[in-house]
Amino acid sequence: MVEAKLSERAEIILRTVVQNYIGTAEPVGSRTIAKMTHLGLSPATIRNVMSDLEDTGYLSHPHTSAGRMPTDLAYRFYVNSLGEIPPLAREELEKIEQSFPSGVREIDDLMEVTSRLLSFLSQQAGLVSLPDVRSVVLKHLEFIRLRPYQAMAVFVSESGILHNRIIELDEDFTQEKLDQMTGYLNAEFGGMPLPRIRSEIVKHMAREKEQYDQLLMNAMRLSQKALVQEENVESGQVILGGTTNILKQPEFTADVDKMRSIFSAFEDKSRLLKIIDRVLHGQGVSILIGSENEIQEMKNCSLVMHPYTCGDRALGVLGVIGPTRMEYPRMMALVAATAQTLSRLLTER
Amino acid sequence: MVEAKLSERAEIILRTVVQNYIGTAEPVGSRTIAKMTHLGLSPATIRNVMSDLEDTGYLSHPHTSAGRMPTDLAYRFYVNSLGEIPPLAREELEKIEQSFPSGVREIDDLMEVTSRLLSFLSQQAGLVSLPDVRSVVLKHLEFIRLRPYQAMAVFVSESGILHNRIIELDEDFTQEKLDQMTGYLNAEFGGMPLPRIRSEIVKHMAREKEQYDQLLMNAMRLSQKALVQEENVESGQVILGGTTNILKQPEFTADVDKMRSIFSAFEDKSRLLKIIDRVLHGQGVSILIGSENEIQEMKNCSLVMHPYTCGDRALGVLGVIGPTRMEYPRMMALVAATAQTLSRLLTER
DNA sequence: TCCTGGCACTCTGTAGGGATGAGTGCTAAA
DNA sequence: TTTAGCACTCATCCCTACAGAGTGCCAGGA
Repeated sequence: MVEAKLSERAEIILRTVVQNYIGTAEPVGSRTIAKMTHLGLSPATIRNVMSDLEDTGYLSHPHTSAGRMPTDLAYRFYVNSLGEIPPLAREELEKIEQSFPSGVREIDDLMEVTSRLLSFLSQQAGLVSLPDVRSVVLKHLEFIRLRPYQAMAVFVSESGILHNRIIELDEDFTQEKLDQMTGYLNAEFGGMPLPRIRSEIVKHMAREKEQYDQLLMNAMRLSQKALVQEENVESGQVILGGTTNILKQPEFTADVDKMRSIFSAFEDKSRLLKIIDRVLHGQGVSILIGSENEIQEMKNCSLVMHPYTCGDRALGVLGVIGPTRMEYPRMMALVAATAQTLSRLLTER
Repeated sequence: MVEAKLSERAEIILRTVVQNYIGTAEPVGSRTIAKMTHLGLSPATIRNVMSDLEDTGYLSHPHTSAGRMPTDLAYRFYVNSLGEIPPLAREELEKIEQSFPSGVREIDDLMEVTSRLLSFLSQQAGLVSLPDVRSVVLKHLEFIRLRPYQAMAVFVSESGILHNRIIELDEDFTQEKLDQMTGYLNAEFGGMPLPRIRSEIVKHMAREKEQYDQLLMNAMRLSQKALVQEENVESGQVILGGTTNILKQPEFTADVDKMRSIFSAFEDKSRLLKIIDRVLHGQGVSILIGSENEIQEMKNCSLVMHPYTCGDRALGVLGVIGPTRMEYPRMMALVAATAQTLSRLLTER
């Protein structure tokens, strides 16, 4: 696997092999390449070049007399050598715009819509990670008494996302009492990011303990329940949509075992989350091709991902998962456009 | 296909074939049956009986020299002839008890948990239909102002289920104003089922129009937005969990086409809902075997379903979907136990 | 009349062999 | 350096042969 600079001719041929394989899912022969490239070369010459490409690790050979197929390295070369990505068709852009509901929405719904949108347009599996609660900035908090010793905490984040959580009360507060507390809490914590609030609460509680202001103490306890995240609960939050699209891919219908292993990888969200986390603070589209992701069961898959933001804060990641043999330019455009639209939506409001 | 009363011997043999096939997924031969039943009959005799059973439509023959496999009719006979269903193992019952969160919960979460529970314990696809909003009885309603011209309506139903919906306001009400309205609305409509509220609203609005009480008029408009269902939105509400369990069934891994057709059936929730609707007001476990359900793509599947209730009101249906070759007694016990636990939970609070 | 042993028959699944076709690898000549 | 040509390699398809599983049927026995 000698790492060598490819000649221009080799690059053209490699690109052609990749494009062809992406289209057909069949190994590509030298004759096909000779016909498709306009280099005016005979199949025999192409064969020599392809043989070199195989030596350098860009192509592989299922068996002697089959055509060549791209390796992960070849896809990587192909993706890196892509120049301008052609934009999506107008209808698709419109579809993206229209899919998002306007106004404040619950985060689950929004992410659900996004993953459905991605899987629909890509015809592959769509992937969305929920915003890390640590990155949420509190805008407004409210408690509603549901029944004795139980209330719902509703809070809206700066990005206009609605979160709600049901909390058990130590004491049976009236709605009035709850309103008093929210008044105080909003004044105190509005505009702060959640992790900061967390530490502020600790500080306040220590102080209040001395002064012993019962109301404030209670307010602190409540807000802790409402806003402070138990690490394990919302940390595994990835939404996958359209996983059945995987069933349509010829490479997987032919090989049920591959398919099953992919689905089993889908079931372990925490591993997916690890991959996503690394993309979160990246710029633009991130692509993981084949075994570039460390999930063994997904070594036949590529991920195309893009962070989405509120202002400058990266909230989460969205993307698609499909076979390594996917239409990268299209997927990149799609994922980027969706991330942009979602980010704009979250930023504007 | 002569419909005839089966002899006791034929029944025993038929049951044995069904049980065997459920266990192995392989056609069952006469020798196997001879060994398994303690009738003291030779394979040849068994063969004669099996041949009769084939004539009467209970067994089928993939080809001359294969064993017999049960038809849908045979499964139906088997299910009907089941006597006492053995209860679930203690750990499984405990698992069911523990899976449900206590206290008020959002309906989506509750149903999600239920479908996951069902699919986990059955190792098949779990199915839960959301309560028809028409059957919900209002206990408490609240509005929270989120930002200008936008509020969240939160209402708790008698079964302790939390619903919330974001509504756009025609006028920019203050929170105070909203509270006034909720006070009135709760007094007026608390304890009524939603369809009744719907018609009451219409009545009130007509009356208010004459008296022209602005506050009440506004309250009516708001509650209409909050409580009255747009037919199409929440009507397709079925949650499927663990559909990938289908991948594990040998009959489907062997036949990718069957598998794909089942998954495509899963994608069209409205057809599932039709089936479910018919079960909603039934008593106890309902079973649809193979083509007893009208979804062509699911003719290799059986559904075991059970309505769940709040008091006497049937709210929705839960169940499992698996291959016709499923362990009916176990699934029946599982589905019944889950429905009971959920119903109790919804009734008690 | 019912049961059973025996045997022929049928069908599947697997293995082997030959033909076909796609595609490569190599070589010698341009 | 390129290319034409040819030998070679596999995969695939089709056919045949064969073993194994299981039935269908018949004739004899209880």
